[in-house]
Amino acid sequence: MRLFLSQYTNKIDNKGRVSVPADYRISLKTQFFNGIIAFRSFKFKTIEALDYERMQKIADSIDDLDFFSQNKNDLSTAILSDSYKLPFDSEGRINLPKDLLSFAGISRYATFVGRGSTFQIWDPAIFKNYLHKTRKSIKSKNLSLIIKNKQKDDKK
Amino acid sequence: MRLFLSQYTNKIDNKGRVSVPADYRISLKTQFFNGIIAFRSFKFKTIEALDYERMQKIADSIDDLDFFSQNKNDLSTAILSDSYKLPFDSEGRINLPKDLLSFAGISRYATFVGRGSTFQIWDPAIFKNYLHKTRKSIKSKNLSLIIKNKQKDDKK
DNA sequence: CACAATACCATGATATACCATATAATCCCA
DNA sequence: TGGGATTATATGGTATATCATGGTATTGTG
Repeated sequence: MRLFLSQYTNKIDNKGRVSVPADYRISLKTQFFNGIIAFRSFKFKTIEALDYERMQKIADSIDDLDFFSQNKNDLSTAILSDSYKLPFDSEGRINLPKDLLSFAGISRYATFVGRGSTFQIWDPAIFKNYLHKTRKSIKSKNLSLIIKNKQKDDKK
Repeated sequence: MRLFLSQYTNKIDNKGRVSVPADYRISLKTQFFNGIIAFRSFKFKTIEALDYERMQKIADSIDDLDFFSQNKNDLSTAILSDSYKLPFDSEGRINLPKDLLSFAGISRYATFVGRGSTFQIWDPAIFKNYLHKTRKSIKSKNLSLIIKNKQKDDKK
C-alpha cells in the first residue's frame, strides 16, 4: 500500500532533471507506466503529483459524470488536459516541464511533500512558509480529536 | 492489541541511532512496514510516535478526489508531510532525524513514554519536569474533589 | 544535419545491513 | 531460595548497498 510521507528536497540539474525520492518511487511503479502524473494545483502554488493508476481512477470517475454536464467539461479540461506524464529515467529522475516549474515558482531545488495517497512538489522556501502558517493554525485546535474523527469516518 | 506503557530511557549513539524498547517493538511490526512513524508534537516539546497502520488510517480518510477542500489540504499537509518513516535496523533501532531531535530538545538520551495506543519520545530532563508538574496538578485536583465529596457528606 | 530528448555510465556521500560485545533479565536446577 | 547458566536486549563498530547527482553516448525527430 502506497503512503507518501515526509519531505525531501532535491536539486534540479541544468537539464531540468530531479530525483524522485527513492521512498516514493517504489509506490509509483505500476504495470503500465513507470513514472508520475503531474499537474498544476488548484489551491496552492505547487505541482500536484500522483501515480498512473490513481489518475486512471480520476479519469474513470469523470467519465461517470453526465456527459453533457458542465462539471465534466470543466474537470476534464482542468485536470486531464493539463496533466503531464513524466517517466523515470534509469536513475529514478523525472524532467519537470518549464511550464510547471514557473507555475510553482521552482528554480534550483524542489521539495517533495508527502500527502498520503498523493504528493506535491514545492519550492523549498514557499513550502516552509506555508507549513509554518498551517502548523500555527492547527496548534490551537485539538489534534487528537481530529484524528479520532477521521478514523470514525473510515468505518462508513 | 498494541498497548504502550511505562518509560524507557535509551542512549543515542554518535550515528543518531537509538533502540526502541523491545516491549514496544512487538506492537509496531505491521504487514507493510517494520518501524515507527514519528512527527513533531503540536502540544508539547516532544516527538509523537505511532505505528504504520494507524498512520495509514489517517491518510486513507482524506478524500481521494477532493482537491478543493481547504481544511483537508491544510490538515493532511501538516500531519503527513511532517512525519517520518523510521524503519528498524536488525537490532530494533531507529535513526532519529536531527530535525526532530532539535525540536524536542533531545541530545544524548531519549525517553520513550507509553501513552496507550501511541507513545512519545522526550528528552529525559524535560519529561521529568513535565511529569512532576502533571502529578502536582492531578494531586491538587484530587484534593478539591475529596473536599467536595466531604462537603456533600456533611450535608447528610 | 542539428537539436533535443532519452538511455547509459561513473562517483561520492549517506544510509543500511551485518557482525560483535557488554549488560541486564530470565530461567532452571540444586 | 540461591546462584550459575542461558537468553534477550542495548550498544558499538565495520562492511556493503543504495541513492542523489553529474556527465557522456545514443537515439529519434524535425
